[in-house]
Amino acid sequence: MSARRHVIRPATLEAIVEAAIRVLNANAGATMSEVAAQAGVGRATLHRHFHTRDELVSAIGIRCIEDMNAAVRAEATAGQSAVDRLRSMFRAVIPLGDRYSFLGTNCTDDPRVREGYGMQLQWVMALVEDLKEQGDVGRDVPSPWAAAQIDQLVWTAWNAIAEGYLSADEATELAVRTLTEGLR
Amino acid sequence: MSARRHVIRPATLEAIVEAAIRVLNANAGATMSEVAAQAGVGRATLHRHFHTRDELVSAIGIRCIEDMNAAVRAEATAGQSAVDRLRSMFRAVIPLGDRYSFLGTNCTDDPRVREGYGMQLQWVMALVEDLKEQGDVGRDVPSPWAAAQIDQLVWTAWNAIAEGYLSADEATELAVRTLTEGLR
DNA sequence: TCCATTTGAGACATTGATGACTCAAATGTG
DNA sequence: CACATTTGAGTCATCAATGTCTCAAATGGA
Repeated sequence: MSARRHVIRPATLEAIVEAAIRVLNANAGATMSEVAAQAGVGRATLHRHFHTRDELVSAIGIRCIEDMNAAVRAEATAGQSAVDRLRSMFRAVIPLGDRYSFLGTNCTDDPRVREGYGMQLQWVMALVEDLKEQGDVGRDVPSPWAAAQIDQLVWTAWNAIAEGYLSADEATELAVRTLTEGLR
Repeated sequence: MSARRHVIRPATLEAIVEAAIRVLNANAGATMSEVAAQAGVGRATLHRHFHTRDELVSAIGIRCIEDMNAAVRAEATAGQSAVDRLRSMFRAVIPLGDRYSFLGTNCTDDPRVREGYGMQLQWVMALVEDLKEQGDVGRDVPSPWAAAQIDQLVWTAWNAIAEGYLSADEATELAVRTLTEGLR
């Protein structure tokens, strides 16, 4: 029951994961064939390790959310100011922008993904409260608005880097600045 | 060739358009049956007026982008300050947030939609330049960043209204404030 | 080098959506 | 009311994607 007949090779798994993220971001309705082709892998191999399409999407989704949670947790250090923690979070999460957008368009209802997303949201909301505490965010700003703004900035920053008009450091700085001071 | 055998009834068309926007926003891969069911219309009626699924998606997309361009053009008055034009634009476009998100997830490659989207972008970029001129946006902020920020704020504001934690006026004001002054 | 195991290519049945069609019923206009 | 036209429900063939399977070839470790 538990012993899988085939053991996936690490290189194969990596190729599949990266291709799936890439292809499904470009087109949420992409077929298994497209994913396999982009991964440079036979379609049968895909089905050998991910029995159904749903299983593939869920597995990638879980991996994405875990990557993000791990990045946030690794970066979050106690004893920093709220703004510094915001900056650390941006620095850690922005490079995962492709994983982030994958989660937005795919597997919006998988329970494990939702759970991971809930943890992420909880973390961000706590950060927002601290930012309000420190006066970096106005008390009159609804917390969901602030959280949404942070989410959006991750995507915008990743995009700016992908399009090449900002470096990772510049994008991080501009994201912090945009949130706190606006574009003025 | 040009004379259609069946003339669509206005009520039927409206039901189809609204249902398609709703259903395809919830699930970009929704079937014709789902759209028909949500529209309270027979599946055959859908095919009678939109021969293929692509035709339906394109038609809705074109309508969405035209709605948005019309809203922007109707609201844009000469002799206003840049910030006032930004506010007018937000006020006009935020209620069309569902149309906006439809365009983001569907028909990303239809030529007519891309053309309309290009016009929209051009308008926003011109506004950004004016905002820089007036000192409402810093000269060191990349214009694509500012434009992306404006786009995102439309979506965030619409969402805030849809979720019920802000009124249309509050959301508009908060969007303007977020862009220019940030959340502080 | 040899061997165990994974992989790729292809064939195959199955499923579900699409799009074309028909005809009775509903609609609304004169 | 009567008539022209649209609509709904249903049937049908077609097609593309899915998921299963087999076997030869490639891979990588002992």
